[in-house]
Parts: sequence; structure tokens; C-alpha cells
Amino acid sequence: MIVKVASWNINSLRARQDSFQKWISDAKPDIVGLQETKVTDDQFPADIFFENGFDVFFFGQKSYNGVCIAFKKISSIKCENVVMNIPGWKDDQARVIMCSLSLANSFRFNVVSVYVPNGNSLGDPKFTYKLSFLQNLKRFTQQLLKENESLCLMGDFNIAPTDLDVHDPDLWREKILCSSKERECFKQFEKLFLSDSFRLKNNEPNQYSWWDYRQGAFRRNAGLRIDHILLSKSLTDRCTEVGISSDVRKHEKPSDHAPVWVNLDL
DNA sequence: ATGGCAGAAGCATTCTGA
Repeated sequence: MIVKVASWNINSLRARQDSFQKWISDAKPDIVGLQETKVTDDQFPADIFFENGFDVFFFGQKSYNGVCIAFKKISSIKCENVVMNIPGWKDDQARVIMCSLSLANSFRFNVVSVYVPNGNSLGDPKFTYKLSFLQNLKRFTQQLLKENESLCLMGDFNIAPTDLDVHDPDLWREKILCSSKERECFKQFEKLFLSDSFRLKNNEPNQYSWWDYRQGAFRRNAGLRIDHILLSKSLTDRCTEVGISSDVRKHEKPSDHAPVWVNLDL
């Protein structure tokens, strides 16, 4: 069966309900990871998932961050375990959720929705936090791969992996999201045999997942590709199609990010 | 060097994001 997996930094779930509904109806994903839900768990609008036939697990906080994983009940996807945060690392920000999923054909795999810190600027304490977060996320990834080789690690990584993923590489040279230090962190995940799924099928320039709200950045396609779906070897072998739903950035009241997606033949 | 745009909190303005 073909399973469509999508990741989207929605920049507030409550402010984005119309855009979310339109996207779900158009794109019809089976598994969804969202970031920056910006809502506490007691106020999480789970009904919009239920109404669309999804089950959802969420981990949020007030004002900032917040992540969730949803999956279509009709696709016979079952969730067997949920983990919030990175085990063994204390973090007061809600940035990671992991679900162990199984299909009707008994295929089992782990799915992570992650919102990597922005970092602000090189040398800022927030940058140190970003590097520490990425190091601990790598450790968690290694643990998950030991438990089950099939892993889908998706989210807003806040890293543009190469200059091909940047509209103006000279403008962004060694700036936050594009620095060699951050790119080295990203490569650490590829060393664990995780693939940057988008580049399996698309080596074109000008392919972005985020555009600044200001200065008509989307109109000029002045963006960055910082949202990624990383796939372990077994899932890479089963990846049939990839894409970025940039039309979602044209919605009324859009998120500044577009959803990224893969099709997996599981 | 700074703003520009947007959301949350909360009611004026600040904090955060990328």
C-alpha cells in the first residue's frame, strides 16, 4: 500500500484551521507531523483531526513550539507507543514527539515529528541550545534505529543542508540556518544512513519550504529548504515520490512554511 | 544597524521566529 507522509510547520494550529482543512482535503496525507502548533494540550483542537478521519497524538506548551503526529484511522494504522521529548535529556520546550506505528500488514516503523530550535544567530545562547538539541536528537535517533531500523524523522530542522537549498547563498553565507556548523550537524544524520528524501528524486534548484512573510519573499521565491523528511535505509528503498506543497503558501492567512511529503510503498 | 510580517499574550506592547 502507498502511504503518504507529510510534515508541516503550521505556525499556530488554531490560527491555521482553514488552511489546514484545505490542505488535508487537497493533499490527502495518511500520516502527518506538524510543528509549531503553539497550543497547550488542554486546548488542542483535536476535533479537526477526528472530523477528517485522523487520530492524533500531541505535545504542546503555551505560546511557542508544540508538535503532533496524526494518522488516518481508515488506513488501518495503529499507534503502539508514544514518546514526548528526547529521553534522557531535560528540555522545557515541547519540540519532539515519536509514535511507533504498525500497519494492517504488520509492517512496523517509528515516526518522529521534530521542531529543531532556530538558534537566533551564531554565538547566541540559543545557538548553543540548538547544537545541544541536535546532538541529543542524534542520540535518540540512534536508539530508535537500534529498536527498529524503519524510521521516518521529519520536521522543521531549521537547517538548509546545502547552497542548493538557499535562494541567495552569498547573502546567507555562514548565517543562521546555513552555517557550516549546522550543516555538519545535518550530515551527522545522513551518516546514520538517513536520507534527505527530497533529494532522492529532485536535484533542481529553487525548491524551498519556507519563505519570509516580509518583502514579498514568496512572490520572489526567495526561500530556504529547511523542512525535511529523513528516511532510514528500508524506508528510502520504499520511497516512490517526494514533493513540496508550495501552493499551500498561497492560501489566505498562510503559514510561512509549506508542507513537504513523501510516498512510501509499505 | 534596523525594519519589514505574523502569532500569542493580553489590551500596550513585548517576545519570538527564520
